[in-house]
Amino acid sequence: MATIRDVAKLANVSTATVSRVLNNNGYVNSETKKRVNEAIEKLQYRPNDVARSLFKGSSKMIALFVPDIKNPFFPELARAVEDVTNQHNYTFILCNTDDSHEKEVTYLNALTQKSVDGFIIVSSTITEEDLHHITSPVISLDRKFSSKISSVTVNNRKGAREATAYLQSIGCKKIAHISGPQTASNTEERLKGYLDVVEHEAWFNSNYVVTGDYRFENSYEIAKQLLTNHNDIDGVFVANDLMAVGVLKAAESLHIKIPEQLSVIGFDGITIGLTTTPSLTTIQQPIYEIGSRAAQILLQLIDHPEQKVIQEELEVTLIERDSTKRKE
Amino acid sequence: MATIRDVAKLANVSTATVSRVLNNNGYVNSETKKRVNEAIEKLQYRPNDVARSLFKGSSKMIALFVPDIKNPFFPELARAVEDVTNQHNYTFILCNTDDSHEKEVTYLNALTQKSVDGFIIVSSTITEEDLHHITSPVISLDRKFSSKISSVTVNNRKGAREATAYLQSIGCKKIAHISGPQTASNTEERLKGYLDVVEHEAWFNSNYVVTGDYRFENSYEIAKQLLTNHNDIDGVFVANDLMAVGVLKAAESLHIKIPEQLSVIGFDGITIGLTTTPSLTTIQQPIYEIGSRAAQILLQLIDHPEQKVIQEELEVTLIERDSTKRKE
DNA sequence: TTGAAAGCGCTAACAA
DNA sequence: TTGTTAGCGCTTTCAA
Repeated sequence: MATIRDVAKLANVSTATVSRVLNNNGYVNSETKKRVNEAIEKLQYRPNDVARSLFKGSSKMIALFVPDIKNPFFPELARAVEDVTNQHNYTFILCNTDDSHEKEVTYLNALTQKSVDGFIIVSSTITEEDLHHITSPVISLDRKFSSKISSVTVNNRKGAREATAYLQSIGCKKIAHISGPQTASNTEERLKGYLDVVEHEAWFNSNYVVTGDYRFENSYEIAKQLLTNHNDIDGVFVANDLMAVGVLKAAESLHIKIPEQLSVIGFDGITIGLTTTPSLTTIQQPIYEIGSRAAQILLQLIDHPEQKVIQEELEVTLIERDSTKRKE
Repeated sequence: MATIRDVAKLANVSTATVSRVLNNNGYVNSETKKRVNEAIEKLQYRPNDVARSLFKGSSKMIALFVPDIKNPFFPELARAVEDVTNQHNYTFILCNTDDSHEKEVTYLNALTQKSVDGFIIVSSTITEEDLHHITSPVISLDRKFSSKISSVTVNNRKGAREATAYLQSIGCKKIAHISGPQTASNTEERLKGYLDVVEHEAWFNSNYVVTGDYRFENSYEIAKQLLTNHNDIDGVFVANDLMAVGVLKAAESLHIKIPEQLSVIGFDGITIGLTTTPSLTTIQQPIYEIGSRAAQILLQLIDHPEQKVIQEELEVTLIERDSTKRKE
């Protein structure tokens, strides 16, 4: 690999001059500039980013922490972040944390040592404390850690309320809820939204709420149990689409007809909801937009560290499909 | 951030000594070592990886190129690569190439400037030529660029043959094929495998083969057309699961019963095949293993650049589910 | 308009 | 067993 010195030598200038034309800053005679560019061309010279990073103390890299990229919610998010990141000549680092606090902290430290310029974090376990010694900007998704950390969120509670109210509006009388794992950030809000709507119904009791883990397999099992124990349930609001698909399959195995006997609504709006039979009614999050807004805000924070906290909340949308049906 | 000099000063030694205890190499008195470690502790010192990289000419980072992480085949692959990568204290960079040669080349160059230590590439457009000036090791997935580049693949042709023969074995008489896009590396092999089995059948003609783009939406459309035009088709081998799901939905919309009237088999073995109704029979690739083997081999190549090309081929497995059924 | 030189933080010869 | 020093490749002050 040619270095800046090779270029300087060939063009008969100092490295400072080469650096100036490279970065387009400072005065440089158009004649010499031409010579330098020719030398660059001839040597196929590409500046060494590591050396630049060392000098600047910044690496032009940003990292995204997600629990597990295999969960189909996250690829779209990751894609959005990478697209924006890329457009601004940053490099994109993906970290799967498995919701493990230890992994998160390890990554945070390892990447700080690499002068990573910023972090986009989907996490339920990270605290303000953990970020205290981190000097680069951080933005959280899905949840506000604190009023001091920037974030992009959706109104989970409102969405959950909408989902539950929708089930009521189409005539469901006994509505159950399969919630996310207690460790997950948004679980609580979605549960609250559900409770907002049904808590004071005469029929309601806590047996209508069961806790899942946001995955398909487990949801299939617990839904079978729930539906077997309570055959009066005619509507389920499920805290995410993946689990909602589990409910669909559970009902199928119990020969419960959807939507005739049971209406199911999910949350997220991931593609899988289009591929099931019946297709899945859901509360759609603007996933790509969440990711790209987060990335944009992060980059802005990197450029203007003096800027204060930015918190944005995006809207969710009810998408009616075939897993719910208005009763006659 | 404290530097090695701060530590040296506090421990009353030279930076060389600090470096020695940091890297556990060279002789250092256990007394001084203790002093140094105390200073490190007290200052919360963490070595600057960028400076290390500059010196070493290696960044302890590896990159994975995939067409699009939103395609559910790739998250599992990415996960595998990250897991292995991580275990060996490397950092994982994810690049979505959209099958664009330009993007690939841009990434290759940008990351080389960052001293990335190796590349794992899923691509149909990269050539040996493109890699000529890349000094770090490269391993390709899905396809062998050339006998000079290491690779981890599966036997696509054999798998396709198995899929098609399986349809025959359960009694299908007219078997169609929905192939991948011509640009994709493995399309051709899967098509060949299909042809190996049916090409010489009396009924066979090229109308039984249509070209998809590996995505769900498009497959849904072309399958509707195919099934409408040829109502004698009683089996379809689809080049990947995502498109196979499209076929399932297309059949549903045409009121064609699966598996009674039509058997469908996919390729890949991604999770979505478990969530459809009916669930999807498929040729399963060992996706995680492909990713982790690739990462392991790459790391080995990084450590031993003198090593020659390593090419591995893994086995695929037929998974019978509900979208195919033995005719009585 | 250009160059000399210091320095980003680290490692590894070489010397002591 | 430890320290001195050069240097990885770049940018930027400062001086000319």
